[in-house]
Amino acid sequence: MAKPKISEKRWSVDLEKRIQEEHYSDDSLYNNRYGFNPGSGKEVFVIDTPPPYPSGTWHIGAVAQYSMIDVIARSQRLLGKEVFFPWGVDRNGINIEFTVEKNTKRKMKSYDRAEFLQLCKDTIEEYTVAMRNTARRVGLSCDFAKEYLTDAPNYRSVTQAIFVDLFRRGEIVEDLRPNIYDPVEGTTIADAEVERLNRMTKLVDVKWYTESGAEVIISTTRPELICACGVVVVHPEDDRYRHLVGQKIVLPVEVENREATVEIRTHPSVKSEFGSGVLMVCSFGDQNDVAVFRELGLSPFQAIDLDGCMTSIAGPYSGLKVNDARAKVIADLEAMGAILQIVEKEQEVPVSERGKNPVEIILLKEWYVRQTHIQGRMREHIDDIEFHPPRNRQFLLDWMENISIDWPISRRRWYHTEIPIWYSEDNSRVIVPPPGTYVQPWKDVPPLGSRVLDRETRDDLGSWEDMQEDLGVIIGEEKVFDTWMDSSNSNLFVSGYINQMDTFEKAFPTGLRPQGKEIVRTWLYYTLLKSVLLFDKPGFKHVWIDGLGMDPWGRKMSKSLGNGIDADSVLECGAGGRTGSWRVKGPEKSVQLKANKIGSECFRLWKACDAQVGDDFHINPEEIEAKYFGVLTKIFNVARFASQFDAPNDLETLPSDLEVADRWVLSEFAGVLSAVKNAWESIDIFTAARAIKNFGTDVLPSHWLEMAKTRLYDGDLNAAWVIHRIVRDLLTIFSPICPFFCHHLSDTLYGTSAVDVDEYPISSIDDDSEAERLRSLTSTLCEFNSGTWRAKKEAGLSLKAEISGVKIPSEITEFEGALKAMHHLQ
RNA sequence: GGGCUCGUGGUCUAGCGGUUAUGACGUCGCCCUUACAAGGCGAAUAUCACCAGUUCAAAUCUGGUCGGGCCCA
Repeated sequence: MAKPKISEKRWSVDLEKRIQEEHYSDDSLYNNRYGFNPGSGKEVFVIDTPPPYPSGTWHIGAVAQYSMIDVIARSQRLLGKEVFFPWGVDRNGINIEFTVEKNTKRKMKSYDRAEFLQLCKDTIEEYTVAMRNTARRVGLSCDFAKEYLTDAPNYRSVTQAIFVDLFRRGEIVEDLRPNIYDPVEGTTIADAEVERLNRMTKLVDVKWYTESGAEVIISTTRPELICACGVVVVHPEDDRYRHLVGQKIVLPVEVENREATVEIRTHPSVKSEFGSGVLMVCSFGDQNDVAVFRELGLSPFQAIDLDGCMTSIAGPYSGLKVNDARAKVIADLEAMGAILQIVEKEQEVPVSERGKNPVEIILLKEWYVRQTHIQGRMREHIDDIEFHPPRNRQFLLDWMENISIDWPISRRRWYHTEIPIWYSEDNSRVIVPPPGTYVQPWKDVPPLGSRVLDRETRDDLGSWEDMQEDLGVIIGEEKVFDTWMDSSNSNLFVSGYINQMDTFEKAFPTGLRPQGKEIVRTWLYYTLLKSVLLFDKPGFKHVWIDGLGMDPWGRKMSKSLGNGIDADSVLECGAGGRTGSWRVKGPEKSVQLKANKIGSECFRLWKACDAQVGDDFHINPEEIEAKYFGVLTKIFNVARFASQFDAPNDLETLPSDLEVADRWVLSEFAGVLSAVKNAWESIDIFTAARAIKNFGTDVLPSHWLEMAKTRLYDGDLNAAWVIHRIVRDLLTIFSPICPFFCHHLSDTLYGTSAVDVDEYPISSIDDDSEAERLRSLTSTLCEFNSGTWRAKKEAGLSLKAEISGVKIPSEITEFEGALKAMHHLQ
């Protein structure tokens, strides 16, 4: 073999790391390659990447997903688009507050607010750095120079401007409504943040007496809420209690500032077979209570305050924490002989997703985004969005079916975007900041340019500077936004809304929203809601919804199952000769998984080839290596083989006197080029990856290369032209999946990098009926080759031995010369 | 408890009314063959989760069951 231009014997993780380091070290080169330049004149394609939340570890499934978003970004660049692939980090929210509380063993509300915010910021910064490193290690081509942080003023000011805009339009309202409230964390939460846990609770059968003295047993798990009881109900068909309906019944505990009796009424929601079949309805024990109160037109009692303590109506129990009050009520009732029995029972308790604290429903004045009136219009716009895969549109539509109340967006937390509003002394007017400014009303006065609005009508009454005198002592809002209020304008932010309106004109609706299916109901839904409320447009052209990364047996990875696999360990597997080893708990026993070399290129290739978008995928490092590292080696070897023959200077002009074998392989490749182009255009990574893999590891090396080998060794310039033209273009179309691999080979061989190509390669031959005819011979050719190899093996001949009596099928007699040379046919 | 979704050899995957059910990896056997044992040839491995139904014909359509997953209550 002549000396190949590619000196490395094989592809390795160390080589990969070296190329990556070069790639990321030169900022200006990097920026030229991947920076977003909206003035380039190319079609703008903005990707609304999911800003990851830095929490210490980045889930390997999410990293795999993110690498596929990178494949999309790179493939769109290759198609000639001006791609903005932003790098954002989501840093708002309760998670980091919890982390700080845990680290310092102090509750948030015991801190000075400003001091606590600084602690959060410092803590999250450490995690953010680790995340950036993983992002580079997996080869992301984000515009890191334009990194955005959702807790930075430029991001938060967009959220605030949108709030003011929607408030002026009447799409954001404030209202006193029953709210799901986490008394431990001291904040309102949304439906979406509630989950159910099974816990043991005491089901208490309490004796109540009607005014006429009849005993009625009522079962309850919440005896402390008897003070908030508004009505006692039975099922309308329940004959046992028919005679009691309409009577008054006495509350079995002492109360204050309210009547001590309630009426017995009927309601169809009562389950007669549960307990005694009599239900006390409190404001508000659960969602059903809320519904009953509304339906029966009762006015609610506030039994629990913002600190999770009983209010004054609880009489002797006022001031006690809910749990303490419950224990005391039970003890007192027992002492009075008012308890028939107590049963320990497993019950589903609604808890907050983050804090796992039992939630309460209490009346609070909160901010809401109106959403029920706009569902129909949203559906129309959603029809215009292309979903990948199409079936995942259903996740969104199903969620929308369930929407019945407005979206509560205010929270009583700190490390979030502040609600940008101040109230006049008489509460009739509000002050809002001008768009583009970030404000913190809990500590600042309104900035210059703020406007004064009527709180009810939202009429603009004048400027804050002019009206200051009339407003009295103003009060800044202390509440903050739900984090989804921030996240749901990520597409507007990255598309340039407010900050670069000229770019925004070209970039909205945003080109692509890639995300996991688990946050369809939140991130995707709320984003689309805002697009419709603000612009009456669909938010995106494409939505790409991927499945989740599972353990090797298809189960969710979790700390408690002990089946997690760390992303960095897979990406670093093989570096410096170190192998990877993972101890993973399987369904029956622990399993030791081992791999020698993986790295980012192999990892990306695996995800691209192995998992259809939208399906959950199993992550097993052993398989990733076994199935895909060989593919890299094969293509590497093809390129290395080609590199021993000089590349012609002109790879554009097709030589006129090509042999039929050359025209055949160019025809095959023309088919690959167009199939892959179609796939990249329709954001179909899987099809593109498979087509490239099949051609690059099978058709090209095993069949054409063997036919052309003799000619290549003999210095045939046509064959050299064909192999180099194909290798160059193959590396180009493969570069979105394995960018560093393709960069290295193309740069070494041709002095230009595959990752810099911004024009999709065109076929060197006309893809016409002649090409189609040649392609139709492919399977006959491949079968003939396999058959000949088999015949030699069966005859005990070496492959280079001469063989006679092999008959070339009549369809491919035009390949006779090439086949004779390849197989040494006589 | 409800909704949605997925269920094809050990693993991944094609197919989407008529195929001897595709391909890849892995496994096993044989072969060092001048880019490549990271290769070549061959073999075994699938009642297409299960049960009913529609049809001349079902992996494919319908209903149900079970299992994984997501979401909700």
